[in-house]
Amino acid sequence: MASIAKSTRRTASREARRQQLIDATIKCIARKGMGGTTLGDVAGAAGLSQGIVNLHFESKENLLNETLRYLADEYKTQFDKALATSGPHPVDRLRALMELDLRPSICDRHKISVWFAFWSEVKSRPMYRKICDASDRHYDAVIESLCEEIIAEGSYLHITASAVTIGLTAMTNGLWLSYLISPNTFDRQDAANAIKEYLCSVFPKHF
Amino acid sequence: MASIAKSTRRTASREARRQQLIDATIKCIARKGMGGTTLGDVAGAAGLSQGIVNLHFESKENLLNETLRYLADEYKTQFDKALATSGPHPVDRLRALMELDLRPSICDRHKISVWFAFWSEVKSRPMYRKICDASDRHYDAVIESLCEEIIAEGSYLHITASAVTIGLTAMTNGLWLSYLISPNTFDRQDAANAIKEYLCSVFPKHF
DNA sequence: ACAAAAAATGAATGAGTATTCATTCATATT
DNA sequence: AATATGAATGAATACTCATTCATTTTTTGT
Repeated sequence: MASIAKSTRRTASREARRQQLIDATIKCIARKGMGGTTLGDVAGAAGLSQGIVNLHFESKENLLNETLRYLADEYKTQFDKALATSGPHPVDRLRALMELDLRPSICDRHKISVWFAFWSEVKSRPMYRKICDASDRHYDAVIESLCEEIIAEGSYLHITASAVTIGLTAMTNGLWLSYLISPNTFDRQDAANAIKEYLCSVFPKHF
Repeated sequence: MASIAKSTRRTASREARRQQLIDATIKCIARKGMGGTTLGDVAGAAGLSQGIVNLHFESKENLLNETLRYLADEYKTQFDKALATSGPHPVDRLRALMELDLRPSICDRHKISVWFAFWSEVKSRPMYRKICDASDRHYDAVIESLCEEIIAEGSYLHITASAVTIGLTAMTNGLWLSYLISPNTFDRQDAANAIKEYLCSVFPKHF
């Protein structure tokens, strides 16, 4: 994208244009909502002409699918990187994943509003679920196995890895929602603290 | 559908129609998404004619606002009732509120998808936030004050009422989301258990 | 029973939108 | 320089949808 902006080229490679249009789509959905976003808006936001989206994506439906796929890939990349750069202990890894979800580059109101726009239509557009499904299962499996290790190491009773996984995942998604709905009262530090107190209470020997 | 009082037929009739159309709107948004819902769909789902929505609501925007207001009122009624019928102790009251959010009549996938449809557009339609704002603040205040009482009674350390409130609220909303996105893997009992283990860990002397 | 008022209808309107495509234009190749 | 390639344009098309309103149906008051 940056390379396009710099260049004086009036034509770009197919992949570069597709990415430029996906970026524009995200911007438009964040600004005007999913229903309010027209292909004209997207083309305009990309600084290109009316018919450009159909040229590169064939249909609006396809553009939206590819946009969600992009968001999902982007998150997956960050998820893998967070794990790769964290310490080796399950506690480090879990902490890194929790930190990830509140990092400004991920927990950004524009992007969150786009995620929720897609999620809100999951019921009427099953393709959206298909696009996220595999990676969502993966995230759950990773978190659950980290919790299992921590539970074993701490010999925790009254706690199950699956319940903590469900709870933690729900909590981070719910914190995103509260940021989306109440940006003025939401505070990143408070959110981090809510997660920390949860982990402290559930795994007192570790957090 | 609803019985109409004879003496005030005109206004009562108007109210009944408006409610019928709001019900139809909820059905349509759940089935086709917010963007895919047309006034023709709504009228059809209500078994009425094309122009009926504009007759009773003047505009689509107005219909959507009123639909959200109805959902918010409905939830508030249930919230107040849950508190009113619960035991007097803060633990009973908190338990009742958590149970409320997973009760099938509230935690219903159709209704949840409508909530998320509105939430996803909060950023582009500030009116949606305005409609929910006051009651949301109220729920938070109630939960926080219950947590404060429990914390005081149990002399809990390392725990703050505000963090638990943020965490609990986020968790219940996040559980709704997981039901919306993954209805097949979501299990109401597992969700209840995630909340229970959270409360057990945070308030071990009480739950 | 009758006239006036209210409610409801559904065809017509017009604004808006996704999609198409003939044409223009930038760049690479010869 | 001449030509070929395919990216990009933007006007035209076909269609959808919110909104309006003349007309019909139902209800109300006398």
